[in-house]
Amino acid sequence: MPALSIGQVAESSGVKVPTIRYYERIGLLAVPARSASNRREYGPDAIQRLRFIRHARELGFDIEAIRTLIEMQHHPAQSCEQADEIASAQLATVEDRIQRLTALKGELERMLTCCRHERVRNCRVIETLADHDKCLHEAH
Amino acid sequence: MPALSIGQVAESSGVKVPTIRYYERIGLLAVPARSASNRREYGPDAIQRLRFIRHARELGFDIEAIRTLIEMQHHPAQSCEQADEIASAQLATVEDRIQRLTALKGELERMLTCCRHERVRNCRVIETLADHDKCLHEAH
DNA sequence: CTAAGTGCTATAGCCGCTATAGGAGCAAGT
DNA sequence: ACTTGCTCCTATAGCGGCTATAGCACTTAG
Repeated sequence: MPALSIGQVAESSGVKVPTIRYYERIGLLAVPARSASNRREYGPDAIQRLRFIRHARELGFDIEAIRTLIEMQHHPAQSCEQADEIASAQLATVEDRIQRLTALKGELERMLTCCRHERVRNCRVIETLADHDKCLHEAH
Repeated sequence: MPALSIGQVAESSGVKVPTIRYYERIGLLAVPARSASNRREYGPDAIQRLRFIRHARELGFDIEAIRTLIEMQHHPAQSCEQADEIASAQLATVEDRIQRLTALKGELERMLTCCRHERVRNCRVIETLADHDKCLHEAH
């Protein structure tokens, strides 16, 4: 079974080459073996690991959370309570962001629909930005 | 009318002191006069300007967009088309983010409800992260 | 044998702040 | 007058999570 180059691993995992090196530097990815000419040589498990990381990143988990999740993967017999906690916290964060963004969306829409598209002088967009009291939602 | 200190301006605008200095450095806020002892002295308009910036930041506009919006405020007779464009672009960005986050929310919820809260070995959270194919939504 | 491609390291930059260090000045209490 | 504590000043570094650049070594295809 031939060793995989960083380029091949990048290709199959969907993680870019410099990002892989970055993950190695911050200790998220195991330091691989090196060839005679000092190139990184990966086994196929590196691809799995990177896919795991990529998927977690796509779901918005930060590096520290991913570090913990990977650590847990190494202890399959342990309770997965902590994984649940991490995922729940992430869910709460996502829900909070959605709520905030939805409020912003409303305000942006109102700004835009109220604007009569004339002059800056009486542009509703500019007015609303200048005067927070013009917002209906006091959320922010 | 006495000049306002950076602390007073920060207080009334809701923008922190170091942030005000930062905005000055990047040319977003006009350079104020200085007292004999080299302290910044603001007029009341600085508070309005900072409130504008703060509100725009809260709505997710980036610094460059705000720079343009402020520039427009200085030309009240111009058409406000550009302000509309900036706000529309921001609305599109926000809508896109909401959509993505909603997809993530769904996946996180599925991860959590499928987990039987036992061992890491068969933890649905970990499994899902490891294998993207377990996602129903292929959005990401 | 050459040229393109891939790999390597080290370092700087991105955004929008925030924190830290090290100093000067001002206001109020003793 | 003195001290204490607050605000102010500058300059610089750090945050997260990469991404870009420079300058070199090596490999592979034609």
